[in-house]
Amino acid sequence: MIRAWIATRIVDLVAATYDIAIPSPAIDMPKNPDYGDFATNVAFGLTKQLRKSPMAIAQELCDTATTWAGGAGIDFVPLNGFVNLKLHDALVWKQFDVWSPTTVTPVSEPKRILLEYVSANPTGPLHIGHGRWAVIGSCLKDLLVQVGHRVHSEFYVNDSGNQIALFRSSVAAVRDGRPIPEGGYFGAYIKDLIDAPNPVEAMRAAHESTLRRIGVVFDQWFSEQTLHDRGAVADAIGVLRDAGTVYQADHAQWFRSTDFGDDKDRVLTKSDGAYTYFAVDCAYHADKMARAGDRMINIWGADHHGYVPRVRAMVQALGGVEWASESRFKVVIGQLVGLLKNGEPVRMSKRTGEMVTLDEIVDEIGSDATRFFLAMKSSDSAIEFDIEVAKKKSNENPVFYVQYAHARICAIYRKLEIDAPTSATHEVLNDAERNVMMWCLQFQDEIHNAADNLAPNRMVFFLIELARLVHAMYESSPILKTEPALQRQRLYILEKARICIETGLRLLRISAPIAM
RNA sequence: GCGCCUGUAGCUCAGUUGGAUAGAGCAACGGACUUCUAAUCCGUAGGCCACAAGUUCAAAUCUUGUCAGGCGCACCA
Repeated sequence: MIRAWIATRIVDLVAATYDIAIPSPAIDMPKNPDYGDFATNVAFGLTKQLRKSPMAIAQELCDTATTWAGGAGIDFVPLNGFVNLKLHDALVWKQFDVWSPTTVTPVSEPKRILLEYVSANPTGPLHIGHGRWAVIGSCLKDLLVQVGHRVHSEFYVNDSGNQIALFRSSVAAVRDGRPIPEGGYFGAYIKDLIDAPNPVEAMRAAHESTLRRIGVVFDQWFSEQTLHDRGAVADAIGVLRDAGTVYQADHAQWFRSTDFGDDKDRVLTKSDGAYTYFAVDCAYHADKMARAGDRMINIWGADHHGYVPRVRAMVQALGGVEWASESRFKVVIGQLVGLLKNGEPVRMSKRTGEMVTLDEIVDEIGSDATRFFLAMKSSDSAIEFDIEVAKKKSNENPVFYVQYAHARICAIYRKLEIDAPTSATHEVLNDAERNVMMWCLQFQDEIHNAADNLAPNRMVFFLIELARLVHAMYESSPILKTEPALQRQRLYILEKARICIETGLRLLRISAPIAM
């Protein structure tokens, strides 16, 4: 938590200088290395209160710092109203020595979180889009657990309803040599299911094994059918009715979701007496709220984002206003994935079966590259997954770049035939060594950053940058031909960096090979 | 028409929640293997952050509007 530590120094410095208390300030890492290791803009925020220019305040803060015990080991330099901080090498060492890449300070308020993702209908194989939610969801689970939350991961199986009936009759038709019913499933995979005692369960099991191939394992597979079996849908509608949010119209039963910000009311029971998908979803979310504890997170594709307001409305009506906030109920909308094969976009349709399955992609490029590509993009940008690029074992493919940094460090141990040192004397640091150390010290901040923002892609970029610094150090700072003390120092730094890469990759469920 | 997301180097994307001269990879160009793995490194070049107003000491970042693209607006799931 190097940033938090610096922020505390700044708060103390302001107190020592002006005898006033301020909230924890933002700590930046300047892009320009001349400005030092860290920078803060506190002076700008104090101008009104102190009636001084930011330049004067920054100057006064830095003047105080020169004689201030709390500033030992740090150079404070004012520039343009910023306070720039440069850590002495001794202080960098001190921080680095106590830093453990595998230790994370837990959040102050750990939450119990129910994370639902993928939840694909068991009417066809998973494709790259499902793969994206699978990867993002599993990374999020690990990140949230890593910072101290308790996370229950769940796949909702829509094993009931019209689509399932159509799917079953499509399988039966193929088996019996009859024409596939209108609106049914025409995919080639259907014929692989004709001998299955239960095609729906067979498809679900296929999902499970596909996901396992990319390291995704769910705590629970929640069957929609079980909601019907125990009358949970009627119960949920009963709760809504008791809350006065249900009415009859046009021979149907409606939920007045407009009371909760939706733009139109929603049907619960159709005029033919059947429940809508939404009604069943009410039961599901009621069940989830009962189990969730503190927070529910759903990950959905952008093609369902229009569904969000009615679900937020329903969650509120069933669970109370305390479930209205995003801190209790969050829907992560992931933008869609386009697939490029041989430079051509592949149009996918489950109905016609024209598709490239996730299994086929994993067959071609492996789990590591698949996961890395899907994890590195922000979930709210639409992406194109280019199979040819992902396949390349070259610098076009950053997963190998990061893994190679790890493998290269391991190669040194093999060559030297020694174990990694767990301590070192502190020789003079060159820039490359120092850069690796400073970047490593932010690892914990970055885990929190990625977890808090539900953004695994930040971890990916942290690792790419760390790999870059490690490669640069590897090139510039030889080890084998170096005198023993310096050799030990370099190995010690690289070993911690290696564990950092390994830990970061593990959070993404990507392997850290010892040789490539 | 309404709603959500996106628009940053030729391409793919970052941008630490409002900070200083906007970054990286690929592609291009020029260098570095008798050396711990060249799946690497070093350097050069590349920009009206879609456009326009506004907010303030400060905007790629926040507000509003415009334009362009993706997705969605069911008694389907």
